[in-house]
Amino acid sequence: MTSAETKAEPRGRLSATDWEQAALDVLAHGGVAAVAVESLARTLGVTKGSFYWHFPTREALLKAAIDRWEQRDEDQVIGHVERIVDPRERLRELFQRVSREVQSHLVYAALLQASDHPLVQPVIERISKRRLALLTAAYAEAGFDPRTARHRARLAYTAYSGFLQLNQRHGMPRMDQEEYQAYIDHVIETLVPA
Amino acid sequence: MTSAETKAEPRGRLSATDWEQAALDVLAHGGVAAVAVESLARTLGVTKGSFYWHFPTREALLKAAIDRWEQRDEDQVIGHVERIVDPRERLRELFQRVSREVQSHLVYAALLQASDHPLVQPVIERISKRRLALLTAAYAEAGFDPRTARHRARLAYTAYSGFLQLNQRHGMPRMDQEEYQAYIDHVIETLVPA
DNA sequence: CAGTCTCCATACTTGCGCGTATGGTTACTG
DNA sequence: CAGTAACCATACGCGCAAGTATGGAGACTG
Repeated sequence: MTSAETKAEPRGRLSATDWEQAALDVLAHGGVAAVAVESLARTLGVTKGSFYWHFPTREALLKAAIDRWEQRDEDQVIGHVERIVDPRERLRELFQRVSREVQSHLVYAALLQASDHPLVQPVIERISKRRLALLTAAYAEAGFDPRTARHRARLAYTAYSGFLQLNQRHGMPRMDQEEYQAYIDHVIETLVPA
Repeated sequence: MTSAETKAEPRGRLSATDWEQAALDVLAHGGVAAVAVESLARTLGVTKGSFYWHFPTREALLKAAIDRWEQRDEDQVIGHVERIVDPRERLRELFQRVSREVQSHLVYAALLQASDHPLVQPVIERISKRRLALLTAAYAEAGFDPRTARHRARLAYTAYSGFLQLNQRHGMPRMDQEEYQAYIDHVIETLVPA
């Protein structure tokens, strides 16, 4: 009885989507390893027998869940941020969204931590390329020459993912809301000079 | 026969230190999960029977190996960098060392990825605190007010660990040596203004 | 209301990696 | 050169989570 033997909410019937949703939840808080079928079944109030009707294997669920997340991310984060023209605002928005929209970033952090898994490796690569391109374009628009834009984008992105890694899960003296905002402001000020 | 069933170099006898050394090697390249006793035994040219003479459990080996690494890190990286007074030079040295001294940083990256493991969690916390303090002190010496120094240090450190995470293992369009140097220079220029 | 399709439970089997038990071999000491 | 201690091999037990086999209960269709 370590932690999450809790819920067991018995909705009537389940669909594949329900499993994917539940998988994303535990993925966000427990990492890839925590996505286990028997455990998931318990939190959904059913048993393995149910799972293997909807999915052929655990990997299939993982892939489906991650694909769903990537799709939502493409729409919400990218689609929304991409419309902001000012790179300063764009970067601010990206970092601000780490505090709200926690779920999505938690999943990303979990995936980062399991980047050696053959299933998530290509996902991380795609996401990284995409976001890096987004940042690079932003800096280029802001007047940076291509080379500098690439470097600055990489710096911003590594700072972003390093931040996720060092905060969301463990250690690092916790920041309160005010300190967090001050930090974000500092990052913007440092990485997006006038 | 996935990958590393190779070596099997039969030195005469083995000591606990040999096992710790080998553990660090596979830890650096395969992560914490790759530190498996039977696998390690094969690469050392022996069997499990040998291992359990030197160590009571796998966790014990892991702890010993990580302790050894942390000790070496304390001496080499910190001890050496700490003597550099100019923070600009100190930061440059820290980032430069990511290319040389690969082993140590690879281990750190592997530990970062397994930061949920009860054995490495306190290690990461210690290391993070220590390095963050190092950077904070450097920025403070350089004339930053305490609050800004903390923020800048955090930014530099997250950029550092994010860089490790996104490069050393997987994805991210590989940088050649020249590009890498240019990037480092850009980071220094950006994070350590005159 | 008989048949079937969907969803789920129960009881297995299987693979993998840790740990144990026990005996063998080399090295070292008196 | 016995005898003991350090080091290692072989063979087993065991737990855990994935995957399988099979049958049962509710819903929907003719």
